[in-house]
Amino acid sequence: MAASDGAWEPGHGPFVDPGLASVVDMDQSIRRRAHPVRPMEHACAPAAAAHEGTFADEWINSRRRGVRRLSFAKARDVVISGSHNRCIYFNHDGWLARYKILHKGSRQILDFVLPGQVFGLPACLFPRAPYSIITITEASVSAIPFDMTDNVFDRDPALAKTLFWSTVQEAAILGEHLTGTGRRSAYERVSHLLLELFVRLNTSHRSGEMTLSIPLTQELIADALGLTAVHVNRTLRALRQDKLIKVDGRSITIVDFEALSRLSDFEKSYLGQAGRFQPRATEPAALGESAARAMEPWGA
Amino acid sequence: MAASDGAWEPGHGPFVDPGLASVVDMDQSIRRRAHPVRPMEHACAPAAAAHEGTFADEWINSRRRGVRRLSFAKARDVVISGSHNRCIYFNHDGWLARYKILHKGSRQILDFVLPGQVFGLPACLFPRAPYSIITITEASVSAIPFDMTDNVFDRDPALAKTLFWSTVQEAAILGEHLTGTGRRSAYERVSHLLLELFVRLNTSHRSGEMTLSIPLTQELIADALGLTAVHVNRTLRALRQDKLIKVDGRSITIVDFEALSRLSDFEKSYLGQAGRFQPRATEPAALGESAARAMEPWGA
DNA sequence: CGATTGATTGAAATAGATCAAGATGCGTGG
DNA sequence: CCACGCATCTTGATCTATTTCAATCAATCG
Repeated sequence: MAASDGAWEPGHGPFVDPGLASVVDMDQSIRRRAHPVRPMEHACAPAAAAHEGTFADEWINSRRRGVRRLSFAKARDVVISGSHNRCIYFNHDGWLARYKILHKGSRQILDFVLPGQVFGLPACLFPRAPYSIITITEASVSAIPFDMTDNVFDRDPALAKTLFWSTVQEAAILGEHLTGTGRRSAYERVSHLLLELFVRLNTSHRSGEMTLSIPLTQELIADALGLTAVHVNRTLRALRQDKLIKVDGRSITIVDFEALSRLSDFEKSYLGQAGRFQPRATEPAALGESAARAMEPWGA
Repeated sequence: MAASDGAWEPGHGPFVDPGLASVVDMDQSIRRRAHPVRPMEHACAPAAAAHEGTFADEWINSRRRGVRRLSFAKARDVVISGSHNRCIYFNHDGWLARYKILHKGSRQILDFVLPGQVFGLPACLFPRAPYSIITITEASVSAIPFDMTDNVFDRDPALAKTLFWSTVQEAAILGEHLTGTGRRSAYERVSHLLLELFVRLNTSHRSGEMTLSIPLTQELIADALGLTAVHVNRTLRALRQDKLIKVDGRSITIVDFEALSRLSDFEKSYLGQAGRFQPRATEPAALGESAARAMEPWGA
């Protein structure tokens, strides 16, 4: 499948929503370590992602409604804080981060966008996107035209429900991250993040196999937790020495899930599986089982 | 208008959603300074609140759909973390706080619920509410029965849009608070909070009248900002000495809005006014102007 | 009036930041 | 294939913003 099958021809530099009228807020696009801007790599869509057969079938892999498939290189801004978009995005296979930059240059990562997640909605709903979204790895995404004035709720209830649900999830996660930065120690924060990622990645729970492979640098972890990369480093060392985790390159093994959960007040229920949204007898397969499943990311 | 016009008779102690089946998580209900539990005060609804004539007309002041009006005393839990609810709430006139408690006993306030806001949705959508909600002042609220399996989206599109919108708003605010606790100094955080509350309260902008009257103790401010009450005190003093604010009891005057905005990276656009949701020619008054307006809290 | 809540200030302790310097590893161009 | 540049990780030595502990004072309330 060729990348960029839409009318829009990507150039280079930060991606700007096609048809975007408002001016990009340059003050907001300061990067601390700006990557050289090279022509966008049109990487082909990788092997089937975990979510195939769910949301993708219904909305993403079709050309209906002007959905376009795009590929982004690493460290590319897909949404820029302060701008306005006319598309929401579905992330097929990459990792992205929602983030803000303050005037001092410090960055706060609000959340990571994992494969199978929708993102970019606020950039459509607000006149100015409240945060930027950057790719952490290469990512292929689908851009879905979205116009709230267009009666999406009536025209496309399945999409509306998905967006609603993903926003509820996002709020829950942000709340948890907020209590982390507000009230947890560095040790607790790092523990909590690892557990969260472990659960969200749904890493096959077979036996004690608690290893996750994550594309995050210590700096990214630090920016997500409101810490310094140096301190994240020391904290990881402490966790290693305390025999709670093992680290091998970019892959981390959770040695003592129980202890980590306890010390960091980790309670996975905030990560979805909201038992109220399951397709039931009372709600026949009007929207197709696959779309319904997409409303419960990270499985039940 | 009599308080509690529904079938449910409130008793005392933390409010529990009628029909609630799941067990209340007692570990989560630890209060640091528990208020004595007295019989609930049925304060009559106070003078017309700011939002009258908007959302209230459509949904709240009617008995349709089993909406019940309830009054809560100060420092009462309306939603308890870990429990499950079957109602969402509309806050008529009080202040509330969404919060979490960690095992060490520290509390993080995620956000304040101001008059005119909806709250309690996640407690309906998730099997276990991700956070508690407590009244800061006396508050009269409307409880709106809510069941997601009930096709709310089709049956009640106006309510669905309102909930969707309020969730989007909440996420934006949480994101801003997260970057506060993560990357802003105490000085910046306090400044930012004051500006946010000022804008959200929509305190009549007439001339330089930038005074807001807020029912928050320094401890509440501290818990919202991830700080200590002691340090909030010192920070307020610094802001006073720097001639940025004036404090007189519980009322605070913003002396230099500009300076405060700059130093704290305050950019009010995250507080809504999403120009995409306005009723337009393309979207006739199908849902009534008043309900449409309720989707844009804090005005345009 | 006594009791409790909230504000205020001081002094000491500390978690985490900042600054600095290597070490390691990797991709790219020569 | 090597050498260079750059990103990332690592560790040490300070430094400091904020916490913690403690005490006092004012205001409110039953």
